[in-house]
Amino acid sequence: MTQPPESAPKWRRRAEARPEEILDAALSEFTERGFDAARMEDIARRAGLSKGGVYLYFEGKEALLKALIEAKIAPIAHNARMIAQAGAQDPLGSLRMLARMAAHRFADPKVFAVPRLVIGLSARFPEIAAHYRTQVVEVAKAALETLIAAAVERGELRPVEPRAAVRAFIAPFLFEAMWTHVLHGEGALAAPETLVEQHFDVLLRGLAKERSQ
Amino acid sequence: MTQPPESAPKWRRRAEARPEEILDAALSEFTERGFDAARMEDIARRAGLSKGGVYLYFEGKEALLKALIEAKIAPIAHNARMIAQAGAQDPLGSLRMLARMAAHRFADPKVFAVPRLVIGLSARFPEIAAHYRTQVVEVAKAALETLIAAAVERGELRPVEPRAAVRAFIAPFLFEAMWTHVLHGEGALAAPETLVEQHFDVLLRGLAKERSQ
DNA sequence: TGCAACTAACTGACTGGTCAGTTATAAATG
DNA sequence: CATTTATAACTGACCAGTCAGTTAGTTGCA
Repeated sequence: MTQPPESAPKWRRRAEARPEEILDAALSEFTERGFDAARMEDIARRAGLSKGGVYLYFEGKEALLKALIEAKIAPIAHNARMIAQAGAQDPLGSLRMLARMAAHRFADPKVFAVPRLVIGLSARFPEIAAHYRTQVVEVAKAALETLIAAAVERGELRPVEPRAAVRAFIAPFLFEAMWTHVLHGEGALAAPETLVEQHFDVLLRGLAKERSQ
Repeated sequence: MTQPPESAPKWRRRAEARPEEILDAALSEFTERGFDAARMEDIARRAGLSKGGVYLYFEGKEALLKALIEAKIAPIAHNARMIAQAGAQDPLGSLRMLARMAAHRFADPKVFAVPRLVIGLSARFPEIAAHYRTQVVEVAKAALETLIAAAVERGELRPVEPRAAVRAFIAPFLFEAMWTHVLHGEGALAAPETLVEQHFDVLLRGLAKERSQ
């Protein structure tokens, strides 16, 4: 009977903004529900369009996840690479900066959700795992290996196997993230910065040249 | 036309053996497919009975996972606690032994599959995550903290925050397992034992009293 | 500048299939 | 023959992906 007073359009064409919005919505739903339990309908509604609309921009659910890695996480790794390149003159300082960044990023549930999804899905979708590895992990790993090699070169660290050193460097951040986001462990003993400093303290002593500090 | 020559029974009562067999089958299916994609029908057939039969022993899919933690993983953590209790006289030696055990266990895909499932499902089933935490993580954590505290007490380590030390201790094993099982990283640089020794080398220097070793 | 013709963006009902869990029934067991 | 253990057929709900049709916005033309 009563018509809409002002001709309020049912929807608007927003072709440029859509992909980003859909990815944001997908990340939220995946974070809250996990990949399988997330419904395309909910992702669509959250992004402000209908289910069919999502398929105009993405092939399907799996493609959504792949795009998510590309758009939300890969840039972080690339950023780390930039810092490593710029910091060749002060490798230990750069490592400390990267450590702070890593702690900060991993603390964000939306960021940590992605590796978490990959961990759960790698058996079923090896392609996703491979994508994550090449686009994110290998990039970050290379950046760290560069810095560690530079530190060894300059005599600031004893000659360690870079791979082992990289593992020792990042593992605690992964672990802390698991503890917080997965197990909801009782409040981290210390603020994130303190964690970084504690970790660095142990690590540098372990890797330092004899009696260096 | 032809009847079974020997009256071969269609099935046998095997009430005692069933639960274990079902859990084995469930673990295999969960490992290969993940929790959601694993089908109850497949788990049942793999265990050698029909789908309905599984429901005589377990409430449902989620209960299967919970029982899996109890039966397959919790004993490992309890074993670690025993070792820690027995090794109070030689804390660093016990830690080294536990490190070897941890590396060995995490290398087994069937074992690592469980934390992996928990990681993926903790958002949807907080109860499962809590269960894993109390039955597995807290137990192992307490064991390690005991040993580290003992080592500090005896002056074999400098006075470190036990929590930070525990994190530094286990994190690399978790990381290595991710690298291997999730990302299929190119062959670990070294054999597992070498990994343990490398890790220990860095860690002990980092935690040692000044100029101890 | 007003309107017709057109296109890209979008909707929502529908389909085909899947699968967790239930139940009626039957076989083994003691 | 009563009870336990098991099966197989069934149900009901759910959901990814499709598609015929609709609408917002655009362009060409008078």
